[in-house]
Amino acid sequence: MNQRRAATERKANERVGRPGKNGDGPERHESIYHAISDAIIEHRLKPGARLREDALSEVFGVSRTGIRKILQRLALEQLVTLTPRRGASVTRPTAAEAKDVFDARQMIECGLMPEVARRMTPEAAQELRDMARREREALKGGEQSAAIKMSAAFHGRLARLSGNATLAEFVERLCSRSSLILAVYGNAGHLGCESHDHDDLLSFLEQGNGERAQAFMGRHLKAIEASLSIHEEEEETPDLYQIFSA
Amino acid sequence: MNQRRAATERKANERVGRPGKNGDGPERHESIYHAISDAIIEHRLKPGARLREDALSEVFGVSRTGIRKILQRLALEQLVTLTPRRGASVTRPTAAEAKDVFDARQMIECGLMPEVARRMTPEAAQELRDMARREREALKGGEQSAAIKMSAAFHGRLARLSGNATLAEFVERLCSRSSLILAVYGNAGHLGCESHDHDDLLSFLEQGNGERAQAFMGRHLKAIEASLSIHEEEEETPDLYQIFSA
DNA sequence: ACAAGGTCCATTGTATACGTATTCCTGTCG
DNA sequence: CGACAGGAATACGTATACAATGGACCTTGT
Repeated sequence: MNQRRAATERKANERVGRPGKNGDGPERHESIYHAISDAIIEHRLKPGARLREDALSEVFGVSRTGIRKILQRLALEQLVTLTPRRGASVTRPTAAEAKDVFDARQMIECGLMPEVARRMTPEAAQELRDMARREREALKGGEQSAAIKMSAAFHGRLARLSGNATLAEFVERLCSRSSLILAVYGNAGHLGCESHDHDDLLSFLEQGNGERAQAFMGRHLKAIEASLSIHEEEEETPDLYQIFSA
Repeated sequence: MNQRRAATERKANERVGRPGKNGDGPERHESIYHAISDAIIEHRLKPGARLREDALSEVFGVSRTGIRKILQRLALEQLVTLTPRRGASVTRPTAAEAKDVFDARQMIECGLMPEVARRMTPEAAQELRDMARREREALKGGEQSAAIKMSAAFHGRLARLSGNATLAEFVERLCSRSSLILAVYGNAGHLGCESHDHDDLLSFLEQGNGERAQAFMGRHLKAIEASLSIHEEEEETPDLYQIFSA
């Protein structure tokens, strides 16, 4: 209950987002969308967190109409769950969904590797190396949020290189959902991708070795999935236990 | 211009959809969504057709607010295109998009076959046989609309059998987009799936022969793609030519 | 003291109204 | 006779207001 009280009292006139920068144009919605989705992907908004329309409209300085549009978009990407008369909340993926997502990534990302290896260019490789480096640095600096986002961006960028926009878009959505899954089932210790996995993968791709890249991506994803502790949480009173143990 | 005039004058008080049946509840939106998406998939609404919010709100008897929500949902599924200040229109897939969609289907639907063969049950097989039969009957009866919808439903149902809801949903969306692609690039003569392909595929799956099913699905999709006449249409005045030739 | 019921409030769902941009038509000028 | 410009109408984008439903808190009875 303290959470709700705190959220209510913080009715602040301080609007986030770039106050004077973004014109009131339609780009505003884009920026708000990214602000919310980034917050979810970076675990600043945890699964189960409620997203009240009034609060969001006050925070971002736009009317509920615009917020609703953004919320529906996020819902179709399955980052938030829209319960009929209860409002929006950050999606809490089930164990079955987690398995589905990783199976899908296994099939698609691995299947994409040969084509990516074929289309890899020095410029793209350089960009990916930069992303991998920034991810490592974030991880080393203890910034889990940034590391998770960079990892998802890396996988998404890689998929885009295949030239298939449809599949790339799907991979990006799967990566976003993976971030949510990590938030729920991930162990705090070692999260997500191993430090040098992405660099190793890049080496194979730069060599044009699609086969090895495909196999390596398969192991990479399996490793991530194996690092999760998938246990279906009980439905009845798990919150009470958590509260008392905390 | 005749089209526009006709559409304008038909301002009719006759509301479509079930007038007294569907309660004004939230189910109404579901039925409207399906009415529009079915119309698109069945080619009753052709690519490029404009979907004015006012007209739709009058036709279905709900306010523009609800229509906008539905339109945005259709836009995220890429069945309609939302141009910033121009409104909504049925998406006209480009040649590149068509290739992407069929490449994606190739990868995913083929990859799903082994698991589908493993999970195939007599009941599911029976249901799929019924769907294939109804598709054949529709095709024989000259009802292209129904045949196209049934074909998409068949592929979607098949994907659902894999047990992976995420991939199944994606396949369903790809099938919807395929219907659009057929509308633009398909030859009127022989459209979509060959008559007995689906039955043959079912036989392999009932035998639990995932390998052959996978190979057959690959050929099946390749055959559909090959039957298309992919030619990038000119941008300037193709509509005029079509109007004058018609 | 605990449980059950009722009442009140908070939050979402929907509609309507207003503002703005774009497009089509018409009139005039070259 | 054609082309450009201006105006009017049309259609989208946004905000605000109202209605309905579900939850939470309080009260009361056992």
